Amino acid sequence: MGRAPCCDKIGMKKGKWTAEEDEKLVSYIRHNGEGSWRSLPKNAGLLRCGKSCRLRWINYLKDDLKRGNISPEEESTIIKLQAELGNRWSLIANSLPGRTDNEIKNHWNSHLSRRIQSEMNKGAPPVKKKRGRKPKPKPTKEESGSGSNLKQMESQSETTKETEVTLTSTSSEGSTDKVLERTCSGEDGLGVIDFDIEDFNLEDLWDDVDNNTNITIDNNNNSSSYNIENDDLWWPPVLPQIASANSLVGLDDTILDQPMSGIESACQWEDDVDFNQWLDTDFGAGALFD
DNA sequence: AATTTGTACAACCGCCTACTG
DNA sequence: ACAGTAGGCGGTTGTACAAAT
Repeated sequence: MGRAPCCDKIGMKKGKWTAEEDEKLVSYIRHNGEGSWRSLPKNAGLLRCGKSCRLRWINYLKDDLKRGNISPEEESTIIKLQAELGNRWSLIANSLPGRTDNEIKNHWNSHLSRRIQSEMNKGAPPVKKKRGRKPKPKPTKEESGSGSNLKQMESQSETTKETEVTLTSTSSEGSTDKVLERTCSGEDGLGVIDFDIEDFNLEDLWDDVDNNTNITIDNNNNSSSYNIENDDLWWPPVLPQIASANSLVGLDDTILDQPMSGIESACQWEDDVDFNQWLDTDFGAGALFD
């Protein structure tokens, strides 16, 4: 049996809360206390779903909420607890007074998970200049701390040296295609190779997969060769590396031998596998360093 | 100057659990 | 024991906004 809706949704308002609605909600809860969310909107004169009222109160209107940027100390707590507890945001929020599960979840999704991934990619900086919306300037004293790790990483990786990377594929018939050749800057040859996915012949590479393909990665004098059939565990992770964020991060064995948990099941390369579709899945670029 | 692109975050959705009658 | 309900949770979406093109 399906669950009854939490409230009658007909005529209910959705979207951003207005100052007037906030005022009504705050005023009602101050006089009557929290709870009875189902009946609250009607009693408070709000055309909102009870759940929506609850969320608005818990996440934004409650008195004891801490405003301002999440401090580096709070960030490390989040990172530590996320590693221990997984995405149990409300549990994590219990350890951060004044922070809500929603706030922590959002911060994790838009800042921390990305930063952690970047750190796992050997501290490689973003290839492209960051675009998009700037974090809201939140009026706190601790502002300077937030994001400082990333800045540090960026400046560290600027002290790099040049390296050459050549990626070739050789089919069983013996023909060799050079699919990528780039000079780039990188620390010990492990830096970011900046190129667009359109820049090399991915289709040729892809077509070769069924042909007992050899892939050679020539990273300066450190050349590595892989046979797709014999070493197909290597193959899946390298594709997202090539494609992700238009950059190729690292080419050493440490990177290539990242744990394959979760990816293995995606290694059954059928004829009808669509690379781009695969990239969009959890087993694609996003899961490379899981 | 206009458009595109990517980010941040508020809000919603659907599922689950606990509670109640 | 069961059904109905409320509250809570995590995942996802929508959109305003700013930087890049």
